[in-house]
Amino acid sequence: MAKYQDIAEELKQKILRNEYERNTTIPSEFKLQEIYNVSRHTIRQAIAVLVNEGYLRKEKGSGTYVDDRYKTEKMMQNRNKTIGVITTYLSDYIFPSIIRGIENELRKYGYSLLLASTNNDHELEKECLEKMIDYGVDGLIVEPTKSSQYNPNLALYVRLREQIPMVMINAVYEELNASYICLDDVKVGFMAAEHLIRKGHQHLLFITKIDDLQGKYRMKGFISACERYNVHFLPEDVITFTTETRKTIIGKTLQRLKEKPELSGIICYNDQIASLLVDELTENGYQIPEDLSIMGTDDSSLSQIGNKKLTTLTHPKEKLGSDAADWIVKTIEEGNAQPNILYEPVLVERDSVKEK
Amino acid sequence: MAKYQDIAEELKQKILRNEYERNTTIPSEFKLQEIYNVSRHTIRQAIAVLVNEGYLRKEKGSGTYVDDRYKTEKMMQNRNKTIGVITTYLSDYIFPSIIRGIENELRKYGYSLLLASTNNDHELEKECLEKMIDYGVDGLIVEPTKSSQYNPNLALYVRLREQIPMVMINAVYEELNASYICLDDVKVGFMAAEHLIRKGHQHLLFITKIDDLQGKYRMKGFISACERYNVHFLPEDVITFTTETRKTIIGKTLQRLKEKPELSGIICYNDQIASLLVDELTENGYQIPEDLSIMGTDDSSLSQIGNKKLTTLTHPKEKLGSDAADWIVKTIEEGNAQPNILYEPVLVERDSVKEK
DNA sequence: TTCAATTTGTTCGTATGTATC
DNA sequence: GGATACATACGAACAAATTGA
Repeated sequence: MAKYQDIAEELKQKILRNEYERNTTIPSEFKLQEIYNVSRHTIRQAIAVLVNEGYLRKEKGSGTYVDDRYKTEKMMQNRNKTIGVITTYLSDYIFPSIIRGIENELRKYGYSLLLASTNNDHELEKECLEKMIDYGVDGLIVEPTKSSQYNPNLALYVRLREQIPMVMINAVYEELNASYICLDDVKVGFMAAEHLIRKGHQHLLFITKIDDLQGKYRMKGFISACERYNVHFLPEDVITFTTETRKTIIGKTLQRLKEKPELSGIICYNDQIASLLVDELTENGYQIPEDLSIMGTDDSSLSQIGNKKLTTLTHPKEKLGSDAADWIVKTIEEGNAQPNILYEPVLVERDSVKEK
Repeated sequence: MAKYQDIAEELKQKILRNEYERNTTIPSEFKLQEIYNVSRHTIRQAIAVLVNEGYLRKEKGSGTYVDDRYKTEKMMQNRNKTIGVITTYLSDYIFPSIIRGIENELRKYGYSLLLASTNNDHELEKECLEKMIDYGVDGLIVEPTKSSQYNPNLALYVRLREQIPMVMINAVYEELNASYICLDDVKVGFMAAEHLIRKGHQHLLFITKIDDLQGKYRMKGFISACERYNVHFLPEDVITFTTETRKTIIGKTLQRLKEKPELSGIICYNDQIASLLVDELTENGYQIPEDLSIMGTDDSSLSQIGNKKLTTLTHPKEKLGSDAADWIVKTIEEGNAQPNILYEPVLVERDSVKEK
């Protein structure tokens, strides 16, 4: 260790032990030179180190003062421990639960949560990602925006992933080969169809969202269940929608029900659609579940609130959030990626499905 | 300007103009000494400045290299434009809407949102506040935790307010004299009671939360309406609860209704309680609104979902969030505090109240 | 107001040690 | 091993700012 470093260390200790008070001068260069019995230059080097680290401040003609800039500089460095969370929506449906799960878990680890939402729009997604990069978050939890469509921000994602750990929730861009924590949506579709089929329903209507992968996978599961149980359906028996065309569902469904009266079971993309549909169908004279059996998915609070409690499939929600937080913190602190998680849905039988 | 500073400045310009490429050496100290015709010591001082600022990196025995650490250091300084948001809850009731309002508005201004929740617990509130201080957020939006009780964190709040702008939403600690953006809760209580009284109800039950100020103010409004319209009530006609004793409400209410059958109107602390109560009362054989008129408040989604659509009073929710975001950004950027906001509730008549 | 003492700022010179290529 | 380049250390002098008598 060099002399000037020894002296710097000793001075630093004295400052930290409050032997020199804040905003008071330390001995002059000349005195220190005598105290430590070295050249003035060596003293100046030692002082330069501490000025640099924010422990001292020099004033020409006056003296060298004890400073506490180092405290704020420490904080600057310590301002890590922040996880960025990007979701499509914030306040709707199951998202608040997921975010709560993340927040609760991050708090346990002493991490903070930087939040942004994309409103399911690629432009906003880009802004969010750039903000997160600028910010220097230590990890990212992302719910993909319009996951089934081509994503113009893939290059950004790749760049981000090289720099910090990232995990996707609810879905994962197929091109990206990223880590994920998701519900097994194929199984969701399969089990929903299977349940209705086992209850004797042979003519099913499937309503699904096609701008995200959840919808695509649930449809895949639906189709595979139909094949397995030899249930036939027409292309018209699958009603699709996107974020932008959500409002057209009710009309399409009512029309299809008129065209094909033997339809007795409807599988909805989620409880939100199911809940809406139950209300609208009831107003249009259908009895649920006597005339039509309806399945939601996600076991959201909506499924227990309405006039008819919905038969549905579970979504881990808060658990998914806390697992995602867990994943990201462990990956950061242990340095290697944790395993992916795929949750199995569980059937929740309530009042919207009836044996035929 | 000192020689070494001139030299440092000139070198810096050359680096910024890419005359020295990244990760290549600049001329050695000896050569620079000849170029600028100064002593080696002066050269060393100039170089020390740039090393410190992140433009250069020295490698013993090899040379002095052009570095770009300064870029990341610039970002560090630029890491402002973040607003901390502390609420009691994240995922429940009207909070998601408020947070969405904040997030949407902050995004427009290019600010980020750092989120934390207290679960209505003072210990966690303290942790949140300290995290925010450490973090160096530029402003704070706080929903008070247990606002009607003594708050052990007041000193922290005072310290914070001295450093950065802060605005409270939904309620404000009475001791703190802070800026606020709130619903006029006295008026909420008053209007709820007034509406039932005008509908002919003379015997009212009031259910309110007493660990936050919203509940206290709403009760104040209730009392003042009763006095104004000469409606009498007994102490037992006010049922109070706290975060911890929420579950006891139903039992207490059912008992009180038995004790005093002439009770015909119930005012609930909010839609959450009202919605729960409607369900429980229905199960216990009461007809809503034939036997009992029930008022919620906040006009939450719950008021439109259940079996009975609730008559309720508006809460600005998302508007409150965006106004809070607006307040904090303007206060930061214009330097002086914006005016407080107090929203007037508006009556929303639905199906849970009937003329007597 | 002035002036002298004190303190840091800047520059020059020199020598030796140590890591890299 | 030798040349090169940075690291550490000591000595000396003058400049510029501050402070207090």
